Amino acid sequence: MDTERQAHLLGSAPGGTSAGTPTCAAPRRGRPRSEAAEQAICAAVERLMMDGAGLADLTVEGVAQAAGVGKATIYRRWPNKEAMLVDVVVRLDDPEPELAGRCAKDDLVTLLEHMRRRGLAKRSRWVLMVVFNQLHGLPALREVYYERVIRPRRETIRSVVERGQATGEFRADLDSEMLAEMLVGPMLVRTVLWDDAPLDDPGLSAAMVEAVLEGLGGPAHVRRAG
Amino acid sequence: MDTERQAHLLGSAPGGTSAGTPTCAAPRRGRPRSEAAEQAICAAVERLMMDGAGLADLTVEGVAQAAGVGKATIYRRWPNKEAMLVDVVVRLDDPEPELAGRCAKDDLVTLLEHMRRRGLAKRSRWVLMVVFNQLHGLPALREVYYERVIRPRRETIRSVVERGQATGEFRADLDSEMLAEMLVGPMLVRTVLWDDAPLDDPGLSAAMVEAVLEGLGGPAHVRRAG
Amino acid sequence: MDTERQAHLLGSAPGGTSAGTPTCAAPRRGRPRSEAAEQAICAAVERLMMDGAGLADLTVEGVAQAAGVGKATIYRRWPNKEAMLVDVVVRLDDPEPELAGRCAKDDLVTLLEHMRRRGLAKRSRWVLMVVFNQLHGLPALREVYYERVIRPRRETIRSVVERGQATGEFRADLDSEMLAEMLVGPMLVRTVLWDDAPLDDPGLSAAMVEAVLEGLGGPAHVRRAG
Amino acid sequence: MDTERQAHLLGSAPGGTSAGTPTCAAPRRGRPRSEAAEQAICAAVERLMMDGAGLADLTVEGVAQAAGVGKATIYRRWPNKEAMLVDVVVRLDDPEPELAGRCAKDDLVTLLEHMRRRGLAKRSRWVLMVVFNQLHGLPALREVYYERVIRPRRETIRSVVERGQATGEFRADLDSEMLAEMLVGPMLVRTVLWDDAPLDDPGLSAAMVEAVLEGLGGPAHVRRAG
DNA sequence: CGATAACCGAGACGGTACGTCGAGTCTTGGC
DNA sequence: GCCAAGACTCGACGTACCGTCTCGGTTATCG
Repeated sequence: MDTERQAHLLGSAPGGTSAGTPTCAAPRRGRPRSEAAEQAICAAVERLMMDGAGLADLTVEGVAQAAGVGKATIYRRWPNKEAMLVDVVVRLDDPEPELAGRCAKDDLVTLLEHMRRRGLAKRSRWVLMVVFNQLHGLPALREVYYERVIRPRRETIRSVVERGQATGEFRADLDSEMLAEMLVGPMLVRTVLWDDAPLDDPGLSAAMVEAVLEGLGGPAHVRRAG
Repeated sequence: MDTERQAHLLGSAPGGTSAGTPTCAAPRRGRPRSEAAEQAICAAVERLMMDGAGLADLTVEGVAQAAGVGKATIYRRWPNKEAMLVDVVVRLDDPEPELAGRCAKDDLVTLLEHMRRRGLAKRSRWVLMVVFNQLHGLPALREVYYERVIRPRRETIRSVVERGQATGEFRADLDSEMLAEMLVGPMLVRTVLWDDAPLDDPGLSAAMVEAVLEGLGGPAHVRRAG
Repeated sequence: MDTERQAHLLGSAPGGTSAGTPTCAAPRRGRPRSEAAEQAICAAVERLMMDGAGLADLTVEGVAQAAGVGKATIYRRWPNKEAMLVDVVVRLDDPEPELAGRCAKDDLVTLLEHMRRRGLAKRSRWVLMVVFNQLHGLPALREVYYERVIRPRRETIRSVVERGQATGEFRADLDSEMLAEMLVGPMLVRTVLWDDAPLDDPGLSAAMVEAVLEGLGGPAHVRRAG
Repeated sequence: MDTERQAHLLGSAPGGTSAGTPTCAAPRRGRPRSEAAEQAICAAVERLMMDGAGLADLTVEGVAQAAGVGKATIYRRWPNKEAMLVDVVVRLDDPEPELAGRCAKDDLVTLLEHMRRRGLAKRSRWVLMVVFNQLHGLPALREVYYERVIRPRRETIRSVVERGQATGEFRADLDSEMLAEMLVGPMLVRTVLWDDAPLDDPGLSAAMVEAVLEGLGGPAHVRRAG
């Protein structure tokens, strides 16, 4: 009766990403799942959340009603409310930007700037909120988000750093993990934790990159004045 | 019948912070509230959470049963489940450390080291988890935690910075807000978000302070080797 | 949590019928169950059924709503929909009549007449309908109804027969079981099975008693004409 | 697409009862309905019910699965679950016996004996159970069963009575309706209502006919001994 | 022989009700 | 007036069926 139900936990695209060879030879009998229903559910979740409803007000019954869909149609796709939320949230998240690649430092600024703008946009801000507010309660969300967002970002940063090292722009022993944390951490804190360290300043990203690379500094920095 | 109920939202000590004079002149007739019940509730919450239960599994009924207390006894103290959680969390949190004050940089390391050790201890790690995972859903928690933890820490950092500037240890234009964020942000990320950027390294705090002050650096840093 | 839940299956009166000694010495702590709620539920069931709704349309949710009661209040009293139905039905049933006792034959007529009138009254007709329509699906109903209705009636008939035998009105070897069946069976059939053998005839009961006692007869009955 | 669907409510044989000429001139293009599926459904219903399942446990989905048939195949034949049940029940019912016709009284005994044996056999007992337990809820069943079982039996009894009257075996004014009820009623009660008035006694039918014809009797019956 | 049409098993669809659980309130007897 | 116990209303949870609707595929008759 229940052929698959936790399919969406890792990698949401049905059919897989590997080319050519079909994942399942059995021709999947019966009426196929409605793509329309799936989109209606996602849209309903988004709409409900954008209408100011808190995360606790997000009801499976409410989503079903708002999407014009039966509850069973939701539970056929996800085993419970949390799994649905995880999957929808991940789908709603913005993709990472393409990096222009002029110089490594600019790429880091571009990346941070993307994060900053995500924090300003209502929808993606909500996505981040949900993610970081539910990580503890929903281990699955942590897993998925890490695989689909965090790890790619770290990879990106690492490649940028390597490029910068190759061109001599960065020191050869620059620790890309530490760099990633020191860039992403403060931006995340501003985005999801405190409203009073706002994201409005357009120069914020550049300032952060500058600070991380050059240091906020002790007196040794007087060399700058020289 | 129910004389007060949202007393605990700011400042949890009954009777207020001002010394001596009771807040209410009316002497509160009838049997006084049981201090034992209050502690039993806090202990029950702690015990339940330490036993691996997720935050979603924390129910008022469960707490009441675990504490050997009636549900009404809980609702007599807090207006709802969230308020109880906020209050208990704040009570369980560790106080900030006294700063030895040899040199400013060491004080920053001490402060970060305290955060790191909190992240390693099970109980305070859970407190941090709850706080940063529920900030969005519980505005009251944000308020209370900000007043009781975040603001004091920023103040502390600001005073350390000022001291460092006075002694010439730090540049005169060092932005203490930015410094706070760049120190606290990455440590928080390691603590509450991802398990794979661990806190085990005893030199972590010193390395972070060093990195923030001196920068992770571009090629200009070769001068260090000089 | 669930101290008692199948209490109503046999003997609906809480506290028992035995005199003096209390059934439970423990003083039953906590808020007692609302008698009003119980009656509201029964009334709601009756009202819903009288409004032409079929048995299949009788919903626990509907009953709860009609009674102004939470579903939990129903499920606190009965373990499921069927048990509730059984209990309510038995409560709604009319009690057996007092038998005047002039002569045994008249008592039998009185008894049958009571059945006939029950079949004509809307409410008790519905009770009978439910009972006889659900006996197969609800073994509990069979049990309860037998103990509370059928067996008492058989006892009554037996005592009437014995009285008639004592006065010489009946043969000494009259089989009271057989008599009960031959009186009750046809009346039940008219009541619950077929509409076209109606109960309107006021002389029906007397005719049935006469027929059962004297026989519908072969030619020997010409003595009647004499 | 759906040319006919309530065909089975009266007269289950497709094609109608009139001989030769097909009811519909249009020759029903396309693949004809599978006779095998139809039988599988009936068999599945019978099997499920014989396995001790209650009537409430009989679901369309369960029947479809047990029969190895799609749900649509069921709904193509009957408009809903109840219609299916009615039709299957009628098909499973045993036909009435041929009456030997020696003397009228023996015929009545034969008829009752057939009923008694049906009540003893598991399958036909279940059929009777369902019929008499669902008459209230399923008006269609009442209709069909009356036409196909009850009315013929009454006709049979009436003809037997008329024959008995013609031969002088019975009184001329014997009410055949009353007789039918007084014979059938008690036997039905024993069969479908109470287990404790069993059907095992092989002499039961004869005793019943005797009782109905001769009466259970008051003291006047002492004349029999004379 | 190919097109057409209705069939077939499988299973997803929108609904409705089930029985459970928890939130926050109310009501007992007893301290 | 507090306390433990537990009933109260309300509403969401996740499950099961109902009757309908596609899917891909099969099996008849018609043209």
